[in-house]
Amino acid sequence: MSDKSTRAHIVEAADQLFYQQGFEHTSFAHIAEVVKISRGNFYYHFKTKDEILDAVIYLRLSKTQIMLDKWLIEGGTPVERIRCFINILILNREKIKHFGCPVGTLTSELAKLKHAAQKDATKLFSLFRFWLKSQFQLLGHMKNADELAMHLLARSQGVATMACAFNDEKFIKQEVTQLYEWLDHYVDSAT
Amino acid sequence: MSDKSTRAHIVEAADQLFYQQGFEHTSFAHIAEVVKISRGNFYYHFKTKDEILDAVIYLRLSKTQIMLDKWLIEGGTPVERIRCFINILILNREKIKHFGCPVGTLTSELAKLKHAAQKDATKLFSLFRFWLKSQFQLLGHMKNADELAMHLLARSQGVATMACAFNDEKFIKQEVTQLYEWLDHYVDSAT
DNA sequence: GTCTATATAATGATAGAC
DNA sequence: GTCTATCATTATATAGAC
Repeated sequence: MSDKSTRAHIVEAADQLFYQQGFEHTSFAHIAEVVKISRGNFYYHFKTKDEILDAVIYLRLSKTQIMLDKWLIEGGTPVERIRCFINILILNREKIKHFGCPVGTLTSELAKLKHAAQKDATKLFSLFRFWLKSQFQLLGHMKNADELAMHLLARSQGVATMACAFNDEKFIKQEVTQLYEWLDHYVDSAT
Repeated sequence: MSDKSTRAHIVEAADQLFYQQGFEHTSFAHIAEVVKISRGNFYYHFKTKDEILDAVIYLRLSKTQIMLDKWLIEGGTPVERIRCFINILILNREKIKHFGCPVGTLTSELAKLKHAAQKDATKLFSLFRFWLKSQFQLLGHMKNADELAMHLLARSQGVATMACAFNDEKFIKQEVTQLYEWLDHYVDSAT
């Protein structure tokens, strides 16, 4: 197993565990168990736990950017593209029900820890924010595109939090329907 | 300092610290420092850390119930009462900006920890949920009162998460204005 | 690159003096 | 009811053999 491969395995295992158990609750021992390496071997690839966190955030940023690029092509119209965003609530409903939103929960945890990486974690939100903003601009909403983007992000965050708290999948579907309706109101109604 | 007083001090300090630092990140040493007692003295009042968490949740449930009872009296109409709920985003905006919503973040953390107390933490949401539901029923929305209550809870959760991520107080005010408008649409429009 | 063994610090928790 | 002293465990992190 080459250096790069082991490193990648560590980051991917950490990515999953940070999501499902939280950053602080996840120990080297736990990651090592998943990757099947010794704890000592860890420090060949990363000097500190914070470095793993940085790598995880970088991985998520990359994956998110790829997803957004894909939506840009696959979604024909801006509305269809924004629907792709809303639809991740449906696609990931099972995990959301158990662990909430990976972006929102990580950001909240790091905020409480006053962790230096919180700024980078927020960049995950920024990627969505500016992507959504540009889609709303394409819909003619030049003035309040950012406002609409933030609103939509907040709505999806709220859905994830409540769905997790009440373990309620039906609520996700209910709210997604409302979000689609909300979106339709913003088609060809530029101010 | 009597027994009851020290115990109450511990619970109140833990309440604040669990909110601002998270449950797991808060150690006995940290609580002890705030309350100014030794770590050993702790175990006279609580056998385990989980018992403190239970006490904190119970405290929050009590405080929430008192607040809801107060809103029931002070808010003249159901709409005014629901506005009281929305308005906590404004009243607590400074803390929300830094630490998010105390209910949402605790619930999310406990969900990831698979902590037994997650069920009790969700009861905090339930208090708001059923209180809001009954207000929407009074407004004539008999069929979808619970749906509206959950929607409003989700909206406020989303606002808190995003405001915390971007440290954005202005966004809170923006969204609160929209929530007031949303609420006005549901006055005398029962289905 | 990976391992074992170990250092060091902090945690939750206990025992017993006062 | 509060303290000091201490234990057991776990965590991050290091050193050095292979």
